[in-house]
Amino acid sequence: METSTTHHIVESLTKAIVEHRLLPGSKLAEQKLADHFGVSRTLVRQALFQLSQNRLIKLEPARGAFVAAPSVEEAQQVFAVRRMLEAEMTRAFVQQVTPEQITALKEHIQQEREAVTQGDITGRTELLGDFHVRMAELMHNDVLAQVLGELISRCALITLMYQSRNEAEHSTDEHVAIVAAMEAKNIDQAVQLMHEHLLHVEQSLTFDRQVPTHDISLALA
Amino acid sequence: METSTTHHIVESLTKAIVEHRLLPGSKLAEQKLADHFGVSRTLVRQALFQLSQNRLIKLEPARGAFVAAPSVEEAQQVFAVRRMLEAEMTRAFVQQVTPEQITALKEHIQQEREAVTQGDITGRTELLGDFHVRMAELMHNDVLAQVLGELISRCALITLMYQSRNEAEHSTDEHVAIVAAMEAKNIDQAVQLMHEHLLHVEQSLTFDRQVPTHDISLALA
DNA sequence: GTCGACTGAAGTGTATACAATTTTGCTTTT
DNA sequence: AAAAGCAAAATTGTATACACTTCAGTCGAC
Repeated sequence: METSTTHHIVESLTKAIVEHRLLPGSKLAEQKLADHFGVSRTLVRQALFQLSQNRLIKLEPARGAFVAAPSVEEAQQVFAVRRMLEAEMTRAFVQQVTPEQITALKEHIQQEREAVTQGDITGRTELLGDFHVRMAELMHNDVLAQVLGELISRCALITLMYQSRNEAEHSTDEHVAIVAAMEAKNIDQAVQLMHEHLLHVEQSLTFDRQVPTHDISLALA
Repeated sequence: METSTTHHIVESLTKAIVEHRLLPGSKLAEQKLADHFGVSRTLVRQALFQLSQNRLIKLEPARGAFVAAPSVEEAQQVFAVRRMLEAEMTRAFVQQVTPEQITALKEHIQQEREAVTQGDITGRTELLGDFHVRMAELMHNDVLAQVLGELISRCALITLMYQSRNEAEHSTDEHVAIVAAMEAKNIDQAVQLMHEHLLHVEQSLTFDRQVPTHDISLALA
């Protein structure tokens, strides 16, 4: 089971949603998508179902699929979970940290800086999130990496919506500080910094805008 | 979108897998399932896809669906994540605990005891897991409850496979101790007890059996 | 006797057809 | 003129049909 065509549709729609070419509330009509991708509704429906599991779209019975409009409240809950999880992850990470892992994280941060300075908004949001997933991967805990990845992508929409360039730069700086504390094996400081980091990110997205528009063909062109 | 028929198939198959009427490795042929439930392959495929997202089955391209055989290693990773998450959850819970919440948890434990004494293996496994989800719900953090629920159901298969009645009783006792510590607002003790509790549960499932059989019609009858 | 290629059966992957529901715009009524 | 009702169009939900891949068993070569 499971084709790569469906995967392609999922990727394409995900990108469009995350990059705000498809705005929250937009309707995703099956036939239109099928025409656009040159496939039957069958594959589109599979993709839509998958996207609904990722919380990127919402399926309403007999009414269709709509781009999700995650509430700020939900994002706050996600961040509450992340603080719980990542504080302890950081603790465990420091306890088993190797020089190679530190090097890997520093290289990652370098990538973040490049994306931020180049104004690559989508890229920087992805990389800023990946920093945290990277830690999990370096600990060789795939489940942790996956759970974290889901949490992060779950509010990627909101993060993208509300994160300014200044805030992105600030995040990278905080990543640097966290890695420094980890390198020094200062467990409590590293945990504390991670905790504050996540608080800062959350605090930067507490206001509410909303812009509805709907043009699938244009958005996916 | 989203029908209730599909949901019924998912529930039915989940129950069969979790109760070991369908053993790990068993093939789930689409047409056989479709015949059994009296629907077309379309709905069966939707259900199978959903089950694969829940990690209860594994989809192999062009080969079909098979009941998942989660490795002990994966279960250990899940428990590592749970320890991280639930230690902090317990801390946050105690800090905002109300008498009503304590009462609710005590009532839940009562249910656990009944299931254990009645030898209701499936029921007790579900209830023992729900205790932890219940805490998240009482904190009014739906995201936390859902993430935790996924983690628990993810290794429900393994837990069921390896948990003896003695261990189930022990778990309930530990739940009692945790609630007592929370009621006394002894944060550190509650966190410590939760941490040890999860370690104990994990330690009780470190061996490996495997029994392959395959009879869908019988298993679902 | 074992290994390998071939052939038919079985099963999955995708598209299409049909049924059921919702949406839309017009007509009718007050 | 606004609201309610109705019918046609559009859209989703489900079933079926067909193409393609995998699997099983047989036959033949070595």
